[in-house]
Amino acid sequence: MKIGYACLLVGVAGTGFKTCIKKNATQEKLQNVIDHNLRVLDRMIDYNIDHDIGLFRMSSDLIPFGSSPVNTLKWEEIFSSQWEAMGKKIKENNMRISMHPGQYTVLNSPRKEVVKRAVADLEYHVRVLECLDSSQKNKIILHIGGAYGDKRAAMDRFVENYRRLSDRIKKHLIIENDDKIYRVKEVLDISERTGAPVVLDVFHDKINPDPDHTPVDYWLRQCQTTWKKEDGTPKIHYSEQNPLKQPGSHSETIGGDSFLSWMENLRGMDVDIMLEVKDKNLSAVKCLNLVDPRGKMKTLEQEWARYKYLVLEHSQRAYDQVRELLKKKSGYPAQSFYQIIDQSLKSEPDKSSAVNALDHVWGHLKKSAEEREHQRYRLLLERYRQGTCSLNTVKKHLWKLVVKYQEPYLIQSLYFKEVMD
DNA sequence: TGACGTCAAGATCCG
DNA sequence: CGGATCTTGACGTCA
Repeated sequence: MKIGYACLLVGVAGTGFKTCIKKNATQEKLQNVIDHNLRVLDRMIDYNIDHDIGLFRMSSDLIPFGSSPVNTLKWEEIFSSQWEAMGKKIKENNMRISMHPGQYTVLNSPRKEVVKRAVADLEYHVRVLECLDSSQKNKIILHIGGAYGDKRAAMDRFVENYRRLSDRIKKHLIIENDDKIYRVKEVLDISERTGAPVVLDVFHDKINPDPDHTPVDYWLRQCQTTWKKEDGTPKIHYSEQNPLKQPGSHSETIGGDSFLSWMENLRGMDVDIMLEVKDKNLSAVKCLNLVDPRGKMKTLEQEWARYKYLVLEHSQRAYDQVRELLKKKSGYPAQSFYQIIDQSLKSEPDKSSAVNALDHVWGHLKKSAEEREHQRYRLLLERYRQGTCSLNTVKKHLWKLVVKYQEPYLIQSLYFKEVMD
């Protein structure tokens, strides 16, 4: 079983993608952006290796206008050595990669031009996979598309257009149930007619269930049969509802308890799990740690080093509780560990605990800081106290000092995740 | 015509 | 002038 995340890293400095708008998309600009994005991709791969993350979805934004005539660069060739080096890392570390064109890539549209662009977009995605690792286990995930007032006809059109795709694309293409239109049952029907494996999105199935509310473990088994040996371990998508947003919106983080309790549905079945969640890699590491049968206290200590000031900002009590928990040198209390952290992060920080955390962080920096940096900190802190500047403004100032003085403990701290880019 | 979702670029405002 | 904040882009479907 592998657990992975989608597209970007949270809390790791300097890993943001670049893009450009169409009117500025000169070949030179595009080449610079791609060069930057490939460097970022390489850092993501390294992060995955460091954290034993074996499943990874790459952003479609990797190559700007990758499926548009705007971009005529031969980026496979121009960046061949970078592709090759990254591909080597991916294969050597048994990392499974994927891509997921968004809601605007519609293969079953009645409009010819839309279908044509969808095929071009699939072509782009397969080119990226082929640059890195063309194993059939690496997948491109696609939704079925619209219904257009006649779902049967729309499904037929999907099947028909699927059959016209190149073998290069078919080798990687898998299909997914969505939250509004196509339910698992219908996607399985299309799978039977096309041979495309089905990735079960368990959250979409909750939001957009079968009329007779068939239990999820039935669909798990049905979807599993659509995967051939060459396709690798069956994949599922797992996410949770954001309680503050519209039904269907993904949560900030994966709840440790809900995840573990959902995992009981698998009852030993081997699947790879892609998490769709705002905090990306952070939830992937969390879920991996929660299910690790050989988990070590040392891992939690490393996690704590990154979370501690963020937790302190929200709650001194939670901070003390985790410290207490980590004092015990035996056992592996991962579930309690994340319970305390996640609970504390749910509430908005109050001003006094936020100031307390700022002062703790400042403690790492004040020896290196110059006099005017001291002054600036005192000024911003006072403004924040009086409500005339935001917490993030103060944190941004501290983050600049962290980078300037390369403070090793703080540079990896999630305390700065909102202000580091 | 706006909502949906996604993220940064681009534009504009502010001190 | 630099930093903070608001708006736009790029895509297709559906109410």
